Amino acid sequence: MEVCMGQPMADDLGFLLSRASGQVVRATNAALAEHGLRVRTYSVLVFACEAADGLNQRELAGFLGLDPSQVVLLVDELVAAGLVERQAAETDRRTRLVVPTAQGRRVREAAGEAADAAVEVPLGLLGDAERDRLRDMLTRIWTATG
Amino acid sequence: MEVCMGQPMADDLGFLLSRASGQVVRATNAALAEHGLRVRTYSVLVFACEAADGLNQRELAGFLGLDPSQVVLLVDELVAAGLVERQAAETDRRTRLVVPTAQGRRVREAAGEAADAAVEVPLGLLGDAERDRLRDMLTRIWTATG
DNA sequence: GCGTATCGTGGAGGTTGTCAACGATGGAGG
DNA sequence: CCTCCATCGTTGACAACCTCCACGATACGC
Repeated sequence: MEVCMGQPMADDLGFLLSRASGQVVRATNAALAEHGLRVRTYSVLVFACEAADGLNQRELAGFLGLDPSQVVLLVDELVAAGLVERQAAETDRRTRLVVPTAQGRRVREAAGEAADAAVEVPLGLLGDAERDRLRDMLTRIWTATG
Repeated sequence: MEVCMGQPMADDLGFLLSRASGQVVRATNAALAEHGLRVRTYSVLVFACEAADGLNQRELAGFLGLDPSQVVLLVDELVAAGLVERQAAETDRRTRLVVPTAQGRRVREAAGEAADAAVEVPLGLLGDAERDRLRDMLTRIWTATG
């Protein structure tokens, strides 16, 4: 009959990707909770800390792969927590640059360590070389669609 | 000063994982829409098709990494679409086995091809050997927490 | 100047994640 | 046999998330 036999679900890369992602996100969220952050807000904070000359919310949305309207809420939350500020850009008054406060940088530091430690649980079985390869592949998946 | 310099966000495996996962899920959802499915319902359908002697909803939740209460709704949806049935298990009357209908198997077949094709876009830059390695790593991430 | 595009923002509607219950059934031990 | 406790499916509530559309403000090409 040879009916109904595609690849098993447990070999489907999309499925594996989202299941593993969920796993890591759960672990990271739990670790970030004590710092008042979630993965989303943490990501925004880190990107803001990295950009030397600031990032507007549209660029942020692009990097994160999110809708700009979500970034508004995330930045709102970080502003309320005193971790970032919205600064007026001189070149384009439509945009608001998201820049970290001094406290934001401190929290980012501590939260980063907690997140790294938490992620060691699900990623513990992967060696350094494997993690590099994984990073490379995931980055290429991202760039494939743009 | 050496302040605020953990690894850049773009190198964080958790971040890359969830971003790539979102990408693939979006592409797959778009492809499955014409078959009346989403990644979630599709995953349930495929697992049901694979299990020779049926799967109860608790096992399904375990494989999928979901809360059992979510599986109820997903199976409800598939039942309403006529793709699976809930069968009483003989050994344990608490459980309901989720088994595909004939139409469910047909739809699974067609939807599977559409999903595979859609996923080629984000995964296009990965060779076969790389996909095998990726599968292996993602599976180990899953089993690390169990 | 004038039309068009882009930025941040807000709102609507649907999906997902998490958690705590509840009735029904199974199973172990007295 | 009966009682206590675990497990199964199910429901409900609530927060988070995603997607899309629309608006005012600003920039830019013509």
